[in-house]
Amino acid sequence: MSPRTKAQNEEIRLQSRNLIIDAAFELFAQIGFEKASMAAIAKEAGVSKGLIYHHFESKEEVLKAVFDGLVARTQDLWMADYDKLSPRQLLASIIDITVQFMEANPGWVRLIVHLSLQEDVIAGLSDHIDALRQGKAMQVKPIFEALEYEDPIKEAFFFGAKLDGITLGWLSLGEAYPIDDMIQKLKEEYQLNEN
Amino acid sequence: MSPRTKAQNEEIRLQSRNLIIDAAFELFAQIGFEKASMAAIAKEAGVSKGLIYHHFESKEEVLKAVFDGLVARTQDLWMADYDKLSPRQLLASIIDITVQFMEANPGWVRLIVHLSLQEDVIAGLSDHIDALRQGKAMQVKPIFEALEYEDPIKEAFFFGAKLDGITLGWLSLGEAYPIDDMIQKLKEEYQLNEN
Amino acid sequence: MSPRTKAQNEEIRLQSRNLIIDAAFELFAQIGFEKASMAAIAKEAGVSKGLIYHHFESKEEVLKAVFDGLVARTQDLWMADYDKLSPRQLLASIIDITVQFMEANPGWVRLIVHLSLQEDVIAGLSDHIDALRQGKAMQVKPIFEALEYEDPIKEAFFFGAKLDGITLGWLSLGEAYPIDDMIQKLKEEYQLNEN
Amino acid sequence: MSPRTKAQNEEIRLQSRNLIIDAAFELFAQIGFEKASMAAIAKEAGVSKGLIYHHFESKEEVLKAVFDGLVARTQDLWMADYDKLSPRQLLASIIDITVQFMEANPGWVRLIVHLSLQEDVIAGLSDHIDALRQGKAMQVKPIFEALEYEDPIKEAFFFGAKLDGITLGWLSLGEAYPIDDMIQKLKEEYQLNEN
DNA sequence: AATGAATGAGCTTTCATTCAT
DNA sequence: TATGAATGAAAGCTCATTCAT
Repeated sequence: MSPRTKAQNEEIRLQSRNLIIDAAFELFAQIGFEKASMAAIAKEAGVSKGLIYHHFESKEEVLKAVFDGLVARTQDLWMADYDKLSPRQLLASIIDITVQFMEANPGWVRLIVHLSLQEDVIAGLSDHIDALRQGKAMQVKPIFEALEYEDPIKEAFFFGAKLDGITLGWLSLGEAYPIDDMIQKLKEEYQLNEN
Repeated sequence: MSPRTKAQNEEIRLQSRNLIIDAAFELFAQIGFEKASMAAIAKEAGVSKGLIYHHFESKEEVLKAVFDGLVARTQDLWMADYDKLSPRQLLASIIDITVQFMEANPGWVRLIVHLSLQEDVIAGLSDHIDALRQGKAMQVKPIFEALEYEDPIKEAFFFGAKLDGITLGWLSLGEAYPIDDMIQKLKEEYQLNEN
Repeated sequence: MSPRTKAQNEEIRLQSRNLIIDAAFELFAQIGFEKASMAAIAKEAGVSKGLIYHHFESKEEVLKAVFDGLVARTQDLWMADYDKLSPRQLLASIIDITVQFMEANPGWVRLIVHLSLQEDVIAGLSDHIDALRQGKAMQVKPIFEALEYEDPIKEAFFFGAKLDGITLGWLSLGEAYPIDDMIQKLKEEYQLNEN
Repeated sequence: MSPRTKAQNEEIRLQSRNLIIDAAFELFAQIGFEKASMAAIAKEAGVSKGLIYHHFESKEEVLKAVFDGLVARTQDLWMADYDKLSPRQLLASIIDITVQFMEANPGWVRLIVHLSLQEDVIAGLSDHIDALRQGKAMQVKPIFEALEYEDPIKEAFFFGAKLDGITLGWLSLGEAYPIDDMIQKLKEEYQLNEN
């Protein structure tokens, strides 16, 4: 009876929504949230400016959607085989996954760093970012507990700092950064070399 | 015709130039490059918009000038008592200075990280940023050479990564970040504790 | 092919048309023509935006239709017991109906005044407004003729001016306007007090 | 010393400010506040859109400035020879001035009516409008007191309503409105005919 | 007859930059 | 050297209207 079925509409809607989110992600990651204009996003997505506002109330909402989408995609990765591994294997795995993820999604990492640096982070997004950080910390702390470090929380922070520092270096220098050497050194520090 | 000597003119010129650079530094650090308008900079500096364009060709040039000024100022800091200290004391001093600078100029550090992450960094600025990074690396490498590390360059990178990671954490979490603990751990790793 | 009779279709058509007109009336009166968006009208009417364009060529046409509907509805009101009343009773009744209508539809009266003041009134709408005015004048003139006023047309205009002035005052001041006193004075002037 | 003297700048500033206010007045009066776009105002004024924001913070501020300017220009008119006239002469004079003013500034009158009808009158403007109304009322009431009307306030309202109604009629119908006849009838009602 | 996704022109506003003085 | 009035391109956003289904 209806001219297009609800499902059809939903399908179409989702399609263009994703078009927009993908384009926005690309631009946010490349040139940052502020410099990425709605016009540019629309052009990149191949849709009209108006359509973006059909899907999202504002530019900020687009950012949140981009964020949510990526977090969802990411989460699978990390939850992998949590309990089949020894603590040291787990830690090594976290490092490896981080590097793989970073190399596969430099834009995404760039975006997160970019956003977490904003003092007045887009209202309602700081929660998202905090959750992300929290998640990572919560995963690492038990490992250092298992390894019987004196102060597992501190160690988790320190471990995070090292990994973040390496990430930052790689993001800035790109190919010129001796990423492999850094990872190896990091693993040595925690005696994670595979043997 | 001209009641002012060349030198006086130059003096005045330099004065207002510095006024502008200081104001721009303040604003860039506080609210970021994009959000700091030329009008706001002019107001903060107490000069006219036009005058800024007498001194600088564009907003980007202002940023570069701010950058250069900062690099210069920073280098003084670091170069201070280069040869009066032992390598370990030097390393400790670098850490301390970094932390002090970061705590005194969080906005500025934020801005540098932010800029160094942009893929198409403002044309001509990547050189400035690279110079900054280079400067730091060049300073650290000899220390590890003096300390007879196996691969001083690698170690310099790794040390930089740790320091950057800590910086990043503090920038993101602010007060909640256990900065003192991190610094202590870092110093421990390089056996820099004052005794 | 068509399981619906022509009449049924017409019925349905008329139904949704009225739904739209009612919703538009409500919104135009509440927030004005310019501020009432087609999307809002559609939502208020519980139909799709597209359907509005099946019934009306443009937003202006909706306004005209609303107008016509209102004129029709109004005329019924006024024409009611035209010949059962004495001229004075009729005049009193006109005043009362005007006040009632105004109090019941302040937004609408506001809109009419607003529209009749636009110099380049929406193309084709001036006719509708003139018709409304004309209707009122045509009804009042015979009364003053029956009351044997020297110049019934002038008197009709003057009577209209008084009623309009009172309306305007009430629209502007709202509750603060001594509407009852004004009406009483008006009736006194034409010796319409019920006794 | 300064490239342009302060006075020169003030002069220039005032000039373009007035250009803008005049253009805005024209458009607001002709097509109303909502429909008059900043682009149209800029074009009418022969300046850039940007310049308007150099002078006013927003479209609403332009409206307020238009309003203030007109109120100022108007006030002289009314304050004329307040105490040299008898109450009846004063009342006649008020009528005459109103008509003259209305015929000379139809746009202005249209604008005031338009604005006083807006339910959610631009924030901060309702005070202006109320002041205007109040001013007029305060001038008329003492006249009816002097003429020993039973309820001077009521009579002032009623008188105002009649004058407003006539104004409204003339604004709507223009040339077709028997304005002279209406004025004559009004004067008759208050026995103001010059003899 | 009916839907709602999609468009594009136009809205108010901002801001780096120019220019007459 | 210095000013600040002025510009114009582009920003985020709204909305009447179109169109495939």
